[in-house]
Amino acid sequence: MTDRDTSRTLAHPEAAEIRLEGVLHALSDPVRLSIVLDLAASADDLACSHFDLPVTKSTTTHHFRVLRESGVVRQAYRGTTKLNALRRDDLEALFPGLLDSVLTAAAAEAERLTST
Amino acid sequence: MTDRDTSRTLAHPEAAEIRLEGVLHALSDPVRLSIVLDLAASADDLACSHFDLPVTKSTTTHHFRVLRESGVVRQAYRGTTKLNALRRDDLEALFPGLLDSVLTAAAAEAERLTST
DNA sequence: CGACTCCTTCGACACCTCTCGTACCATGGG
DNA sequence: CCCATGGTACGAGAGGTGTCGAAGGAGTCG
Repeated sequence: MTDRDTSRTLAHPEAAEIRLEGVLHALSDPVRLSIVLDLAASADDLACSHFDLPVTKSTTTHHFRVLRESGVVRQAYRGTTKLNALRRDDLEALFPGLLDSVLTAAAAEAERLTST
Repeated sequence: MTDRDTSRTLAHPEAAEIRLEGVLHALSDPVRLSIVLDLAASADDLACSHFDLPVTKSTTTHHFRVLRESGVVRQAYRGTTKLNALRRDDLEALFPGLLDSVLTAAAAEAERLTST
């Protein structure tokens, strides 16, 4: 195929199906929060393999699925790797300011906990 | 006793002990989110018995404890009833804008789900 | 083709969570 | 002093969650 949907596609919730509780729950896990932080910091898509997480690959797959199914990230296969991107626009439209305040809060807490 | 700490006091986390993940988790349950919404709307303390929740009393106790232990609300006994208040100042200091955006998001979602 | 990389699936396990009912304690009013 | 009211404690059960390891599919590169 000459197109960039290099094969299997993944199920994502429509913007209208994204639930606040689901998003908050997705963000309430340290591993997932660190993924989201990383994703937010690097402005563009990141492969799963980019992340250095303290869990095994199968657990990583699990966390990315939670993020995808709650509507926080969008995933697409690109060859052998899977690219991840925050759904900033959808989240901003549904819950204005929420993502930013969570990101800011997470950064502030990280700094607070590693002392100065 | 002439004082208002009419006896048993409840354990609350210090502001410095409040964790973002804990707050997000506390807010990710529909029952607790509705409690927080109600609390935010009425600007001042509310007795547990004020809330009309779709769960039994013991479950209500459980949810209030989660909210208190995560640092979202402050509780104090007042005679036979227990008063609840949002810890707006502490949360605002730790995670600026977070509570407001969650409240706004919850209100928007409620309106979105009950159609127009 | 074969090997390698990347990710998924599956079963399993420990743990936590939400829920309930029943029994209970603490306060305040007759 | 006793009871009504408001909340708690405890045990239990159904279901979800985070974690792993082993096995396996999908692409890519030689």
